[in-house]
Amino acid sequence: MYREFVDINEALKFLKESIDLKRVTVIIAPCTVEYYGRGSSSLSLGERVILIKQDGALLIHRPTGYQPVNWQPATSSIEVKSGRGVIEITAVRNDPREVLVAKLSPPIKVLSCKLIDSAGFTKYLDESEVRDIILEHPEVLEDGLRIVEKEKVVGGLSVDLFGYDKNGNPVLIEVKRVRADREAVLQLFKYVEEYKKSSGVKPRGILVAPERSRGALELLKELGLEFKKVDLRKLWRLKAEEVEGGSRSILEFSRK
Amino acid sequence: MYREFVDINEALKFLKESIDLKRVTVIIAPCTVEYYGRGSSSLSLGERVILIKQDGALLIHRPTGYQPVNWQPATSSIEVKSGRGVIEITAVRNDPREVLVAKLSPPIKVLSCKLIDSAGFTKYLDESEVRDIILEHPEVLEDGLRIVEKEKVVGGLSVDLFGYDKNGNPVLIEVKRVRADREAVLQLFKYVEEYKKSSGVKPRGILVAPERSRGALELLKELGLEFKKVDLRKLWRLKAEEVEGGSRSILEFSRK
DNA sequence: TATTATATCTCGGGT
DNA sequence: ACCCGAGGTATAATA
Repeated sequence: MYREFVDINEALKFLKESIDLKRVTVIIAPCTVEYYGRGSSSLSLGERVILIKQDGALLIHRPTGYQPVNWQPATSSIEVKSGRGVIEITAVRNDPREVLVAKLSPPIKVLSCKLIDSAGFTKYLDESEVRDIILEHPEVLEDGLRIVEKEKVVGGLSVDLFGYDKNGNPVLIEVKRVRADREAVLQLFKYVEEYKKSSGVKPRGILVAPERSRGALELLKELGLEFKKVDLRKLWRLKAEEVEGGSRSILEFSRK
Repeated sequence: MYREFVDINEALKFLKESIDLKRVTVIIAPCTVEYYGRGSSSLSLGERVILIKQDGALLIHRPTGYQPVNWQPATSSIEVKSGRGVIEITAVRNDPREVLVAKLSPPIKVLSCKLIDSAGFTKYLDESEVRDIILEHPEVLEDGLRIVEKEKVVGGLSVDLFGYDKNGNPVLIEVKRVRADREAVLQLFKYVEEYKKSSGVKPRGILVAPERSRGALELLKELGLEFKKVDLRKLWRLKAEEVEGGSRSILEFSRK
């Protein structure tokens, strides 16, 4: 249902109903926005897209860019009122306490729909999938490597993969599916330290990723850690062979 | 301008025009979405909001939640075509190479507007602001602390604040405006290590934040680092006194 | 261009 | 409720 308003009170009535009935509400109107909570911001008058979702999530988008300029997550409660020639939308969230106030002026365009969407969303190639492929194919890292546990808890933290090399040394493995940077190295270092502390034995630490930054390389050296480059496409092909026709999408991707 | 389409070709014509003229285009329609690039995903049929912005940013939102289920940043080029009873929107981005294909079926609702928004956006209380207040008021951390540099470069990294304590020991300070976790401690640790390496002297490392996680506390102890809790409101009040009426918004916030 | 660090990050999973 | 880690993170600053 689409409506366009110049009259504030008519707009108010329609917006209230749309939000109360938990419809997806898309508004295009000139507005100002104030926010305070974890941070604080002020946005002066301009035309924006305001998207209010069925669970109360609210996003305010300027005409460009990926990110909303202001927003409130789904936990917030939304109130609409009118006064002084504007519509005031107040979205409040507790824990953390955050308040967002948008003041809309005419012309106010509103598109309001109940959306039906229970479809499945499948994501391939996330980190856990890469990890599981390595778990099944430790030979891609090195010969004789035996992986005995995934998400092994070491000092309250969980290491992606844990096992022993051909000489029986414990090995901690941190897997990244994107270029590994200093942060990734530090994460591995933390696991190695925890393991050393709790077992008394210094393990090998291997960072596994398709690439690494220059800084990561230096830090690896400094901290006595190792790096093993993996080709994600090859890993996916290994997996695709396993499922053998079970997942055409993965096969398709691996050809790209 | 709002239109609703059952006929594919009419919808195609309108959408093409809207996107070519670089209007903000809001579409509500049943659709499927395929994506591959850094990752890969598949979303089956359901009703969604598709937002195409004036710079080519594209977001596909399901009826709930803050995040878009699929998207393409502003760097992408967008093509629209029709066939087999659907409208196909293809958004391609290079570097990294990523492809998103959305297939829309009727009824297709489209709201198309050129938005004018050159307004200023002001953000208060970001990390750099907190850092600068501490720079001006080192006494909030400890007596006799002398801060001599901000964003000091140590081994290619830049430390938030650098100075000397009353005994002349070098001090590296990492500032967080949210609860500090293990990541923050590791970041500070990295600076301390770099400083030690390049100067041969072990500096004190102080993590400054309004709160810290339990894990952060443990890691601080292990790595021989310190923590100093700060009250953000007090800091802002210090700043507000300085500017003395210059920024009412900050004062307002500090009362909240 | 590559790297680093921030974000009102959000979100999910675990304890 | 807290904590941790992933994300197709995006985005800005910096070298």
